[in-house]
Amino acid sequence: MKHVAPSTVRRLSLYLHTLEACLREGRRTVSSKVLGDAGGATPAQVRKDLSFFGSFGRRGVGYPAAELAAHLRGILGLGGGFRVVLVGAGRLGQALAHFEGFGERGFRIAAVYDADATKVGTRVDGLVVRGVDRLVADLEAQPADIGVIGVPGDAAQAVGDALVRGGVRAILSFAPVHVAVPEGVAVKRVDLSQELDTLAFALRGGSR
Amino acid sequence: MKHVAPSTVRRLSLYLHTLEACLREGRRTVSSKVLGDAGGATPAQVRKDLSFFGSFGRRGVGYPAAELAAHLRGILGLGGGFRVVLVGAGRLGQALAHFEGFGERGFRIAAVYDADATKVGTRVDGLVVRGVDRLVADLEAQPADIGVIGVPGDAAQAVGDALVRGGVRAILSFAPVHVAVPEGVAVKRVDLSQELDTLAFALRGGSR
DNA sequence: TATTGTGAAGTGGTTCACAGCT
DNA sequence: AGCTGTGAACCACTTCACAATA
Repeated sequence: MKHVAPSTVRRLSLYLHTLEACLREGRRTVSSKVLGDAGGATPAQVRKDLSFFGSFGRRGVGYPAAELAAHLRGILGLGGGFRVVLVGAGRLGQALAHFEGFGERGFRIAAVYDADATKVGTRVDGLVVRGVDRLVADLEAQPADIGVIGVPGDAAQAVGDALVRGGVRAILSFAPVHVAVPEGVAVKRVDLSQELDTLAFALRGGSR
Repeated sequence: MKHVAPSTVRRLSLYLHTLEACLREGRRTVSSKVLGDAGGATPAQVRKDLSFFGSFGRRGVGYPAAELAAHLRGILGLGGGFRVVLVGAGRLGQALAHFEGFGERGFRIAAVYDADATKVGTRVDGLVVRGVDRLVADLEAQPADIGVIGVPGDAAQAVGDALVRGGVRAILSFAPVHVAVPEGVAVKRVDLSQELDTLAFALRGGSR
């Protein structure tokens, strides 16, 4: 497979959700225009993105919704039943533990960790919180695919290192710092600080 | 001012945080290399980004940390003392209410709203939760700059409409749907679903 | 020597426009 | 007629390379 642009992958995710919404409404076929409007993409962009992976539509008609959704799930690699470990059982961690998006994708939160001894042993969404010191050993005994970092910035790199040592290949980090990882490990950073800064800039009337 | 690329704005935010970290370490001057390494940008990129707004560095030396930080805060429009209203007092809303990033930028959470009658009247981070039905009237009485949407997807557009009617000019949405707004209103969407999809794709070995 | 500031070149993603099906 | 698939044109962001300066 050739190089897929990160922006294309993000849009595929959007298309998939739009398709699911269309299916719920009983729609059988969807055009590139409908698919694009729901997420701020042009029809041409939709067609280009999809054509990268094959020809899924029928000229003059549109895309078969259920079929395309299945294709997209396959392309994105959903349904892999990935195991997730969540580090950080604070307010953010608790909100994440209850996020339904994991289950919707067949991701399973396998364990929750925290450094705070007063949190260890408590339950978060049915899971007993374990001490971070056990993280690497646990992962070596039973590997996970995805690690979620929900700890303060000053602890984030150490947690990232532990996840990598434990063999995790994808990390979702909410810490407002850069987490360095070796080649082959993917890191997605969700940084509220940065979002607020860009909003402030938008309020100044700087850009779009 | 000319067109500023969105990616540039995001990086300015990174540079600012790196500068603040350097200042805490007692550093007086910072090079484009140091500034870039902390956030995954090249030195050339840092210089290009900054040169867009002026000449802040000294050749052979680097950038004066405190001075550049002040410039960046000005460029981003921080310190404007923006008023923020938070809609959604669930787990996500509570986590957001306690997020220190608002205060660090001089943003002030002015009020918290929820549709759930059992939540109305309870306190979140010292603020009494109010009913969403009051949102527009409250905003008309006392305007806010930023609205945060922390409600389920099916309620997001209605909340967005209310925020816009109330005169809010920037919205940070955590709902997994596209929120349509009129020209002149900025929306930043933080979509966990999308991030998870891109991580799944990364695990397949699809892209970087 | 170290490092900035910046025009110019390069790269990659987006938009266009139209041929090709249904 | 309607809508997809796609090469080509376009545009924007990134990287390069080097003159300028402390």
